[in-house]
Amino acid sequence: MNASETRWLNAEQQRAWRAFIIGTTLLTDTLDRELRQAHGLSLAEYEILVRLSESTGRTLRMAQIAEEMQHSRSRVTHTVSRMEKAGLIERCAAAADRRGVEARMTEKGWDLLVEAAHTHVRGVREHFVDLASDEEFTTMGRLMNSVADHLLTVNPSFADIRSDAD
Amino acid sequence: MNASETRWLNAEQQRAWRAFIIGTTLLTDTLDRELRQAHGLSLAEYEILVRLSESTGRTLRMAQIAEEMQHSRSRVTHTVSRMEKAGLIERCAAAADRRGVEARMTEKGWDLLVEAAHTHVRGVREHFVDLASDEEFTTMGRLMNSVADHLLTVNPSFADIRSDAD
DNA sequence: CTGAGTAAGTTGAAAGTTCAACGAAGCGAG
DNA sequence: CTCGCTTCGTTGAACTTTCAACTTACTCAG
Repeated sequence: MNASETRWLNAEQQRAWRAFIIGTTLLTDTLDRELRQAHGLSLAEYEILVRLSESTGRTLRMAQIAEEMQHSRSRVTHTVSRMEKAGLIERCAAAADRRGVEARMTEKGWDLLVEAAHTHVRGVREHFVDLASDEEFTTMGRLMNSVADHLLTVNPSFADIRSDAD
Repeated sequence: MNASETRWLNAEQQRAWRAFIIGTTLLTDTLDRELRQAHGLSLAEYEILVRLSESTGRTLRMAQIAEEMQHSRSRVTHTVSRMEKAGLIERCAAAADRRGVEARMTEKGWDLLVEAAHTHVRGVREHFVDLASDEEFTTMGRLMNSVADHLLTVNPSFADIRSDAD
């Protein structure tokens, strides 16, 4: 709480930090809009489909979706409900745990993902990947990875699965 | 629309891209939460105060706020309304343009910003800046800057002020 | 076995954001 | 001047996210 100890950012760091905020805002808004316009799918919904598509049986527990996306469980409930209504996902009781619910991607969801993936990847390339050298992009990836790691470690409420817990 | 032309991301690029999304989500959520808990201020509100504090007369036109933050005008209207209700900002008619509205930071807003800045900067350092070398952080800043530049140039609807328009 | 504690998921209301429509004012060619 | 077009900012409804409360079921020490 001692105000005098705060280490302010220098001018260059400030510029970089603001570039990060604005760039991130612009990038996610753009990718979201492109996906909505072309396929009526939000970025969050798209990413849920991606995760389901990579899972055995194209099925995931609600809690796993929440954790992988770092969304609240409540948010996942609402989003999955909308996607279920749209026929992209089906809910069914989990085999092992009677409290559990599994979300399974439908054929319609799969077909939509197959189309939407083109739009998404092209956007990510055009608006992000192709603007950097491989090395720059890797550096950025490493940095954001350590940010994620740090925040999952530091914050008690995040992380459910920490492989490297002390 | 030709599906076969899509250049997919390789494994490393995919990892970097996902690290970016998760890291960004975690980072902004954390900074937002820290600010809310300590000062009852959202990250967006904080950034509006920062911009006002840097303007002559601690005043900005609504449209300028929207543009600098890349928020919709509607969003700025709503956010400023809430902040006005909280006594952090005052609205007054713009001098030059009778359509215009100027948002001015109140003394209370200033005082809150002075406190909140410590929390914010400490968070940005601890969760981001200090996790990277100066060089890495600069690289990230440059990359995100070119992303912002690209999107402002490419997208007709963004950019209002483009100094380097062709 | 049983009761305390915890985890999974849902719910509905509050808070925040987006969207489309609007009124008011400035701009500019004819 | 004046008609049409654009810009400024607001509005209210629709939509999304958050938040706190809640139900159900699993866990496990005693």
